[in-house]
Parts: sequence; C-alpha cells; structure tokens
Amino acid sequence: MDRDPSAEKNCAAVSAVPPPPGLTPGQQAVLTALRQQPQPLSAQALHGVMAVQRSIGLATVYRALDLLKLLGLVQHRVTLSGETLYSVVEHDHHYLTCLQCGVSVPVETCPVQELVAHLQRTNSFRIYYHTLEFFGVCDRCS
Amino acid sequence: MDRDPSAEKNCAAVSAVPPPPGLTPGQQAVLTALRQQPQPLSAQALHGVMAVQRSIGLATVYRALDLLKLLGLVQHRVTLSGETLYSVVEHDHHYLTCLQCGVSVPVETCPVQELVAHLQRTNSFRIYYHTLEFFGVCDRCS
DNA sequence: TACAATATGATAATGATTATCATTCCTGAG
DNA sequence: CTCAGGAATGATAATCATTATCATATTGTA
Ligand SMILES: [Zn+2]
Ligand SMILES: [Zn+2]
Ligand SMILES: [Zn+2]
Ligand SMILES: [Zn+2]
Repeated sequence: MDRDPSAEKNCAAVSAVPPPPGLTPGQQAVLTALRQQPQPLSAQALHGVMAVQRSIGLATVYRALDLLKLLGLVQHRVTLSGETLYSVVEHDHHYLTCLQCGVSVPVETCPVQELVAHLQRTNSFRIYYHTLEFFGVCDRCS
Repeated sequence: MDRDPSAEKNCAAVSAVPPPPGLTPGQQAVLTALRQQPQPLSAQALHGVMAVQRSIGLATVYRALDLLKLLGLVQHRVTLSGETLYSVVEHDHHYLTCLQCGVSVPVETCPVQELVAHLQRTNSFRIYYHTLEFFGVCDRCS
C-alpha cells in the first residue's frame, strides 16, 4: 500500500478515535472482526474466528494488528501466560489478576485520564492507549 | 555433622523493609541481587549478573522470581519485545513506550494508590503490585 | 542415621511470535 | 492498455524466552 508522501500525516493516524485510514481489505477485516469481540483476545484466537468467514493467513493477522496499534486503533495487553491479547482502543478496561491461579477480574474505574493529558503535553509523545493491571493473590488461593 | 550456626536456616536477617519468610539461600540470593539493580531487568540478565559472584542455574532464577512474586516481594512488567522484566515491589515506576522504536521513558507520577486501597476492600484480593504503561508514538517516529 | 519433601541444575520441549520468500495484488507511468 | 516497482499476503521455517523434565543434592524431622 503506498500513500501520498505529502499527505502522509493527514490520515486518521493523527487522532486515535476517528475513522480508519486507507487500510487494505485484510487489515480492514482484522479491525472489523476485532470490533465485534466483547473481550480482548489473542492473535491466534482472532485468526480462528476470522477463518470462519474469510480466509486469511495467521501472519497477516499479526501484521495487521501491529499496524493497527501504530495507527492508534488497537491496543494490547499481556497475560501471565505470555499471550498478547488485542482489543480496540475504545475498550478501556483494566484487570486484577491472581498470580497463583491466573484468574482475571475486570476493574471498573480508570484514574489515569488526567495523567494521560498531562503526559501528552510534557513528553511530545502521541499517546494512544495505556494498560493498568493489578496483581496479587485471590481469595481462594491465599 | 553440625553446621555453621551463623549460616542458620532462613536468612531472615538480611531483610529490611518487608518481612521475608523462610527463603532458601538461592532465593535469597536472587532477591538480594535484584535489590541492587537500579532498573528492572530480565531473568536472564539477572542470571548473568549473579553468575559473576555465585553459581546458580537459570531455571532456579526463574523459579525464585515466580515465588518472590507470589510473596509480594517482586513485580514484573513485559516489554514490547516480549521480555519479562523484574524489579522489587518498592520500585513503583511506570513507563511511556513508543510502539515504533520501542524507546521507554519513565513516568514519575502514579495516580492509582487510592484505587488500590479501594480494590483491596471490594475484591477480597490481596494486591501486591500493579503495572501502568502508556503506549504511543514518540516525537522522532511520528 | 534414615526418610520424605523440597530445591537445584542441566537440558529438552514448548509455543507464541517473527523472519523468510515466493506469489499475488495494486498503482502509476508510459 | 500494458508493464514494472512496490506492497501485501500466506505457508512455512526459524527464533527465543520460558517451562517442563528428571536425576541429584539439600533440608528438616523423627
Ligand atoms: Zn487465585
Ligand atoms: Zn484506563
Ligand atoms: Zn519512537
Ligand atoms: Zn504505580
């Protein structure tokens, strides 16, 4: 996919929320499929659910997810078992995870929005998303 | 065969801030080595720095780090490249990471302490540590 | 001392992710 | 319209941090 060099920075990459830029059909399909998932899921799991309706290579799914991250459309988090889970950036949920049994429970609140705005200014970073995870030992495991 | 009394079981004497339980010499060595590191580092890197003074197996380092996490003495975070970095829980630093070049800059503030206290009560979880990471694209990469 | 339980270390196995590379698709010039 | 260059794709091999194995060493206890 080659884009007009002069217009390179005008696409949706600038803001995290707006409509998708010039994505290929495969990349578009990955984004669409991810939007339909209620929970974050791994690249392989996503590849699994996509394969039902549309043939797509696993490597392409990985590559599309990487690109979508760079565009600020997709976020990731890593489980205790080392799997990377993906979700759309609109999904701002955080988790409390047991180090022993691995169970994860969602956390409702997110106290970092202000901090994001502050960092945005002081660091000349374009911030797309954040992860906030709590680790400990659950009731049953302690 | 009597052993040196000063080399008693449980090296509990070395402790300072948190009351360490009965750790084996190997586990204690891992904790001590980790405390001397100014930055979070991988299990393999820690194994490397430890090997200089004390022979220890890589598997033992991994196992000790896992145990120390369960004891609430050590925390972890995962880099973009998939490496797991370890540090003592007292090290409550967070990072802003570029999705393109991978550069990480530290963030000073941490706005989650109150939330931790609240979650502690409402979830019957014993919370040991948390990770807070921001992802985006740095100045030079955008 | 003898026994059971746990820790250790060397190494093989695992598995998610990446790299490779040949093929296909797209686009813009001529 | 046709062609060439560049990007995207897919199948597969390679990578590499982490785990599992398993034999040995250590520890605690009676
Ligand atoms: Zn648990
Ligand atoms: Zn949040
Ligand atoms: Zn960068
Ligand atoms: Zn913090």
